[in-house]
Amino acid sequence: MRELTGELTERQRQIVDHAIEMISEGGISALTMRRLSERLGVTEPALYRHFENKTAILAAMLRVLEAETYERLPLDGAATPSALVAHFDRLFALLTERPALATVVFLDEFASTDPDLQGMVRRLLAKNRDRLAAVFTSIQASVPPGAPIDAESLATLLLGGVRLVVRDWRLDECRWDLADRGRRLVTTLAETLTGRTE
Amino acid sequence: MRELTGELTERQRQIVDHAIEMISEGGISALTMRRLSERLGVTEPALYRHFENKTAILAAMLRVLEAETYERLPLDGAATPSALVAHFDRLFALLTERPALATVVFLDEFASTDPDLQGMVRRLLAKNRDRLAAVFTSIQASVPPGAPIDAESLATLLLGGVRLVVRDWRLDECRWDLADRGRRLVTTLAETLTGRTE
Amino acid sequence: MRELTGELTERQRQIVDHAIEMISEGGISALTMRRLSERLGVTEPALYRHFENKTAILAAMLRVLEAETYERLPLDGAATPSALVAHFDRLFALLTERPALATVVFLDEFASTDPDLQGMVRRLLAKNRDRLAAVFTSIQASVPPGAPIDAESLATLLLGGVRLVVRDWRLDECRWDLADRGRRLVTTLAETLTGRTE
Amino acid sequence: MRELTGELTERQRQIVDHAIEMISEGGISALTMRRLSERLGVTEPALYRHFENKTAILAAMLRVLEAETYERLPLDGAATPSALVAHFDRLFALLTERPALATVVFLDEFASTDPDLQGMVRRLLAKNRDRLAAVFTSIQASVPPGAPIDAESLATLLLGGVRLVVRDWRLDECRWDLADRGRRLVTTLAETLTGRTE
DNA sequence: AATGAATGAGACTTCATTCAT
DNA sequence: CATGAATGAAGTCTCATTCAT
Repeated sequence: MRELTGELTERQRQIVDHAIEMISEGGISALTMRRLSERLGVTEPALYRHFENKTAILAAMLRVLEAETYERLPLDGAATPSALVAHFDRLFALLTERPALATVVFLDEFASTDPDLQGMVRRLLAKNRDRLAAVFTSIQASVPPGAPIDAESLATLLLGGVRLVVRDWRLDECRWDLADRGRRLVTTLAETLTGRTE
Repeated sequence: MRELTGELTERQRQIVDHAIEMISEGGISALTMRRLSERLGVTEPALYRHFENKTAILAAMLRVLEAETYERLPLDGAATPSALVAHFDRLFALLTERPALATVVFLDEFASTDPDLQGMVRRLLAKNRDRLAAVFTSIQASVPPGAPIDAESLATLLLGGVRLVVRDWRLDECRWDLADRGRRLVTTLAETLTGRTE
Repeated sequence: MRELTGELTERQRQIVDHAIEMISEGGISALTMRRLSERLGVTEPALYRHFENKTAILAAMLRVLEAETYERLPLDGAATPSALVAHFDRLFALLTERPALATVVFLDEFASTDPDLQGMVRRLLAKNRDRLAAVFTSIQASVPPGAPIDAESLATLLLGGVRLVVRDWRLDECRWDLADRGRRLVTTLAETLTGRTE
Repeated sequence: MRELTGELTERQRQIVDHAIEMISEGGISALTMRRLSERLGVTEPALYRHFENKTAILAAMLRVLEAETYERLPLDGAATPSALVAHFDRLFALLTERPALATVVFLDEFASTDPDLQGMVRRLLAKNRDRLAAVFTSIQASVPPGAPIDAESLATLLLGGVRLVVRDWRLDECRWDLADRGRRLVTTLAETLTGRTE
């Protein structure tokens, strides 16, 4: 149970991966220790060899999702509208390729169950929004005049919009093109922004 | 059990109200038949005299929430940016006054359990977004020139943003002023829109 | 609740009739006070106006079934093989016409639930078998020589065979001709008997 | 839960044995998961470690009863009246020795609850009757003249008669000699048959 | 590293019945 | 004569977790 150090053993990683998939398929209520163990081809007590309890699995999952998604999708240099669009293009491409990762967009929805996780999730979500807000701030900084627009609100709008689009896409069982619909959303915000600040 | 006609008996209404509150306090998993009955001061079987099963309670709840919220907050005449802002001002005021209604903003989060409810929720959510999209369309129609902006995307951004703000407010136990933060969000979108189309 | 005198009120008779039908459709487990009341278009407590409890309904049912069936099908004069065949022809015709009455053939199967009914059912079944045994005795009496055959066993064989045939017919949802298959059964016994005693 | 392979674990076998006994004592309604678990000295959930659900227990029970009874009582060589009598002698002896097995004679009575079991039971009952009918056919084949008698009807009569006798014996709490009364029944049929075909 | 067996708590639901009105 | 509201007991089943091996 080397999990405490931040690194996961191979087996732990398998467990977390299956957990992500199960949640992505049937929501948080689909993740039970029984079904998880069945999926791994072991019995339930075996899971407790690798994680202290179910909460620990979810916590590890949060870390993995954050790393997977946000390290692969650094937001750092996206200081122009087009860079922003490109960034979300990469996100939608990633989700299309591996839909289970969409869970990362809805982390908050399953935090309510376990109070221990609530803090983790909230911090994570706040971090994401702040990062995005910082991008909006720097976008505006590079554009000369005009009254400054609330960067936090912009970030909230974009993040919220993305969530809704991804949710619909999943409710429709990923049958339509997320990349297309997603890009329309992001450019819509980017354009209104550009129009305003131009 | 006159619930079928669309009208609820007094007792049914009590049950639904308590259910809304319980969900708003602890999420969908906090709503169990046992706890609900305890809250009402009766035993579990008593609930089954008023509703066929738990799903029927949730279904009635959906209808009540929709009626309560959207009949009190008609979106019809909001064909100008300022009318739109005023509309959401009323929403935030309503939620501040009766936080349990915030559940209405997150209906989708608890639909996953029961397939029968999924359809209901999805139709409801789609309806809301379409209504809002129609408003954006007519706002733009009344403003002469400029390339048309995707009304659906605007609706998604706004709805998504509102969800995120309300969620944060609830996670922070309603300690800050929702009306203020919410208005900032809505005006941010309205302004960028105005700037663009001006 | 005049039921004690042996006579049923009109309402009591309605209740009993519906009970018979429900049992005939779904077995004893299909007869619940709730469903029975729904079928009658009243609420459950209303049933308790007419019968003391569920057992009383079943007891009344036993009496009705016995009267209905065995008064309509007197076994008295069936002292010849052909009269016996004719008697069972009438039984099969009756069941074909009103399948719900088939319950009478399986009275014992639901007696196990309520100890109060066990005695009733057993006496009733014994009576039927004894009547039939008497018939066999008189048939043999009218036929001159040969070692006497155990009339009780003959009655048991015939009654048991009839039960099995009727049961199969009902399991097959009354899709085939009970009268035909039933007559084959009865004549088979009658013939072997005739052959023996001839 | 190796039950799928047809073999039962030791614990599964214990569960099934207790289930048989409980049904034999109080009918199908006496078999509840709670009482079954109490009988085994464990809690209810423990049962679900060994069988998927209650139906699975009943299904296993059917298989065990069939194997127990019919493998110990092969009907194959009973092609003469006396062999037939001997066969049923062995059945009655078996039931006397282990009355709980009498349940096997009434399998159909508890199948009504679960549709999944209905098929199993019907097939099983049909098989038994067909086997017995085949015996009657071969008995008659070995006896020269006379119009052929309907073997299926004979099988039905015998099976039905046996059921009735065993039922009475159990209702009388096994107080009288089943072997004696049973043999009288079987020989009665065998004799009439012999008489006829002689 | 994993299993077999079990558990306490609790989920939803149904049953026959009662009581005040 | 009937209803509306409720109840205690019981039903099947699932959950996360533990313990000895």
